[in-house]
Amino acid sequence: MTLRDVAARAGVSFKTVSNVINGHPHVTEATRGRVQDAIDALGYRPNQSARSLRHGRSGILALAVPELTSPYFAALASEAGRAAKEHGRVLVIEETLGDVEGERVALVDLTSRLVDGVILSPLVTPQEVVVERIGETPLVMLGEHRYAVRADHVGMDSVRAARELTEHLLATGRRRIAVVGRQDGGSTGGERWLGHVQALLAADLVPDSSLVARVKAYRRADGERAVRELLAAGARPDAVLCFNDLLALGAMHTLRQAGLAVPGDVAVAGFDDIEESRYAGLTTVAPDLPLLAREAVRLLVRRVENRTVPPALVEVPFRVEVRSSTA
Amino acid sequence: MTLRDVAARAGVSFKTVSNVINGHPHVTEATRGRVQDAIDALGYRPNQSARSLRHGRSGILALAVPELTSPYFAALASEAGRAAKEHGRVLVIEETLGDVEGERVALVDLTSRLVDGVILSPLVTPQEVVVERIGETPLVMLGEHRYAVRADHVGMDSVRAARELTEHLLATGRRRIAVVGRQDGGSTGGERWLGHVQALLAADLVPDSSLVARVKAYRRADGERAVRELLAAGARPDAVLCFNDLLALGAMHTLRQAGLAVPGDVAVAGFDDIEESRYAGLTTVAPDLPLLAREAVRLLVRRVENRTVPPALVEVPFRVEVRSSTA
DNA sequence: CTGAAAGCGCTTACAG
DNA sequence: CTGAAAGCGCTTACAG
Repeated sequence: MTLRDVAARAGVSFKTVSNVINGHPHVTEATRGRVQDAIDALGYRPNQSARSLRHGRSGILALAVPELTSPYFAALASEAGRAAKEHGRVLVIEETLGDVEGERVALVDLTSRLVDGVILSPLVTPQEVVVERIGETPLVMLGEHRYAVRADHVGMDSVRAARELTEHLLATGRRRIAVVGRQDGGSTGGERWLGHVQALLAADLVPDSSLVARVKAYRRADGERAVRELLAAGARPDAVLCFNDLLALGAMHTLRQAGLAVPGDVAVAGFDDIEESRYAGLTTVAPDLPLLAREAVRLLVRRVENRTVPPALVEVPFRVEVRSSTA
Repeated sequence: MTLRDVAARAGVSFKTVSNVINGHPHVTEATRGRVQDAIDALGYRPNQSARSLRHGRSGILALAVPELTSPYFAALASEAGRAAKEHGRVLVIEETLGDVEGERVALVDLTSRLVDGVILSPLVTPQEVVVERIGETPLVMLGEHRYAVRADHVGMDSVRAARELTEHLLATGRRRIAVVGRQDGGSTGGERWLGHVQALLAADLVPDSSLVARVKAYRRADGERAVRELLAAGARPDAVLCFNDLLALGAMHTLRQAGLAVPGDVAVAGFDDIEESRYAGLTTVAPDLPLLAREAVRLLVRRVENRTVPPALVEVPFRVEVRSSTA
């Protein structure tokens, strides 16, 4: 079932069929109609591999996220898939597992020939790798991890978000704010920590290192463990600021098991505004996720079309959603 | 950067390079080494579109699920992506939104030329559409919706699972078991309902239609609404059996808001064993999801390789995870 | 064990 | 406005 079959049936040259399919001008209405009828009758679909070979592009984009089982990234993938479809592209979702090797695979192997470009939500990718790939392949970076590279980037102002969230906690009278989510190595959380400290200092407070819990990953279990360890170490926070919602949900779980009331004894807040947070009454920073996804896809499509256009930095708005966990 | 460039650098014909890349025999070690050095030096990657055009296959598989924001389907997609990678394939995830058009797109458009085959988790696809596509394109069906078609299928025994879950509720002394999750149209939940009724009848009980809530979709909000309506209608269940975990989590939310203790006043149970359920202490049916995903991919790869092999029906084991919501 | 030819299905110039 | 040619990069027979 090829162009030639359709052409034979419609009684035209196969080039004319190609013109009809690609919506080129210079085809009479009558011819167009006849070709379209033949296409419909035969159920013809163009061979995408042949088109890709000819075009030098596959029409496939990739989104590389740490893990799809994180509700935030699942929602992001869903939105990005929709956006890709609107641009006539297909989206492949790649799980990096947040390790260097996974992110390298996404950046190097995947883009090598199958995919036209990659949207990467990096956790650990070192600067050099990004530098090496930029120029090699169209790339849009997501999130807080800012590289000293002129690359397309979409994210929210996490410093300001953390500052505003901390200000909210301070405004409700909290003074001993524990922080869950700093990490060794990865710079994730670096911006959120910075914003938090800015708010403390502005209120004439100083960070208390006995209230800071580091985590391995950003899952419920890490939030649970962090709070358990804080409490075991004798910390008595009146608020827990978590760097994402899963950490916060895990933290709430541990606090309640320890007999502490939320928000009576301890307020809890997070980042992301995943669906579960709405049900749990969790105060959180809500980025405009659909916009973030759409902008990332838009920038990537643009970059695929034109490798030389100057990189864009898009900042997506957010809101602090105040709910019962801090009210 | 093509085969020819590598060949030129290695001082062999480009056919020899092709042989090396594809691991064909009849290449001396010395030649292989020289070619490999050239490949590494140039950073050569084969053009996937050209390979696909030649092979008549893209190496891309699709997984079509109702929505990626459902934790169950996100986990499934994650596992299936891993499994596809183990087979040297790439997985495209398609959201059908659980409507006829979305599932048609997945079955017809996506498979038309880009993708070698589709794993479909259908909610509403009518029998005719499956019949039409089967034979046209490699297809593996997932879940409860059984079609009277000889198609590859992977699922758990939902009838038995619902029966066992109901038996558990009966064993803990519950007698007025509400059911949340029947649907108009879609046969989803049909098997679970059947298993539930079997267990009731075996215990000399009969289904009470005033305890059955229909839902539009399988999200938290639907579970909330269903229980709210049941309570408003004067129903006083001592258990709520929900056809998935999100419904159950929504149900628990409403029950607690209504001042009812779980499980003191009302037990709650679900299906899927999503991560949140472990934290919420929700009793649920836990299918072997990694196995389900791996088997689906395995069957699809097999089908792509051989269109005539007889269809396989794979049944995946499950466990009833008893937790505090029914204990 | 390696080389030259043909062709996968399409699109992009180029003629007419 | 439509047709004949060339070629995208690869692999698959087929020779040698």
